[in-house]
Amino acid sequence: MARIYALMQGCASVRPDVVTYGILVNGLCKAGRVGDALRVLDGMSRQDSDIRPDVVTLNTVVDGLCKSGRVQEALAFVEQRMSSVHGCPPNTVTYNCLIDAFCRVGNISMAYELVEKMENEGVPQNIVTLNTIVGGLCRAGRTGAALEFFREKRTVWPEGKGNAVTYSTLVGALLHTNNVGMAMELFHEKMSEGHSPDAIMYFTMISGLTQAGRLEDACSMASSMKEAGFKLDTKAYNILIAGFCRKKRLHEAYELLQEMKEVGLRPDVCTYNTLLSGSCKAGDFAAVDELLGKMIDDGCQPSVITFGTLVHGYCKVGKIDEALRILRSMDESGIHPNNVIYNTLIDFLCKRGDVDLAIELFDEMKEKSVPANVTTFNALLKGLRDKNMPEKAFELMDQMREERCFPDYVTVDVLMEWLPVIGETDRLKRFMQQGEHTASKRIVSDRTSA
DNA sequence: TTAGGGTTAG
Repeated sequence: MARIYALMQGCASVRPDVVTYGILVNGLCKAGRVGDALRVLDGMSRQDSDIRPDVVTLNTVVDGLCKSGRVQEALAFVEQRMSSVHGCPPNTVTYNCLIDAFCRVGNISMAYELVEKMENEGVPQNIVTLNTIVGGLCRAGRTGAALEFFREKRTVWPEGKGNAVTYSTLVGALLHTNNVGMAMELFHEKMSEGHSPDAIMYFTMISGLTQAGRLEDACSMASSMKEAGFKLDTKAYNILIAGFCRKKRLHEAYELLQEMKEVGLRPDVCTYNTLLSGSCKAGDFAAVDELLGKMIDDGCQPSVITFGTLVHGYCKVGKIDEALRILRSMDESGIHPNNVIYNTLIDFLCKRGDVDLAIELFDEMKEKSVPANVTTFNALLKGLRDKNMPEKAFELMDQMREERCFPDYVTVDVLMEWLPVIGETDRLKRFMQQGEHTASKRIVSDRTSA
């Protein structure tokens, strides 16, 4: 970028103008180089500069500051520099950038304050202002407040009627909070006004309805989408396939696999992993083997999740030896097992009472630099409790402290019902009172006061 | 120059 700029400066017939600078500032901001963007702006603002930044250049910098997490600096820039230094008062876009940034850091009240400030200063709100607040409230889990805000502004603001963005944001949030009735109502409300849904709206509906367990509705939405001239993509099929697998409706899941192939879509590693997981959960290991064969024939490389799915599937039906065999086969495939896979094996081994082998795997994790996490320690501590092996447990508790692996409510549960019984209350207290373990101290005091 | 969405293992 700098090279192109230098080239232009050396060429008398190509003079950069404010748009050129705008592109440069935008490029720098989008590349995360807000500091450089601010320096370009300073250069433009010097006495000897013949090109002054306009409101678009300044908004670009405000948004750059906002998107790089420098929200307070952005606010200070708008309040202290835009009008007085650059002679450009903030406009609708300036405020929209700030409102979005405050929503994203969870400061909704500041976002509301800025909306009010726009009203007081006569800066008009537009559809983006509306959608930014609606989106911010939905992200904060305040879907009801988002709906209320929309209902209130749709008659008051000139651009408050809502567009495809408003509706898909609200519908998506409603479906995620399992408010299917209201989501459907909004969807049809928009339709009845003569607006046809766009692809994002359809995907939002398909995904949300599936998540809410409404597979029939999700499928009929997929049909409507196709009738409207849109195509389902691999992700959309994967969503539906996962939905049917969760409901243990494997037959329909496999039918969708067939359908996606017929329309010319190649199942990806995610499709296969989903179906493998579903078949494992259904205990159909013949289907698992067949699917693995198809996956390889298809040129689709198994991922660490594929192995994790198989390891879990075999553990779940008590075939831990087969699960261990899969772990060993990973070496040949060149895919490194991660802590999810080790945790699964350690957990099932402990549950089966095979703590020694679980500890061997735990040691292997260290050798292979696979980080243990609280789930690993919890599984081992449970196993050690069941075998009443406190000395090893104390060793692990020390390791947790050294590795700054904080206990969670499961750790607290296991240790609180074990250590006091064997007369180790002091050790439990010491473990919980480590400086870094503040969070667990809170859990303990909550529990003891209850 | 600012706003919306979706998939797989513990």
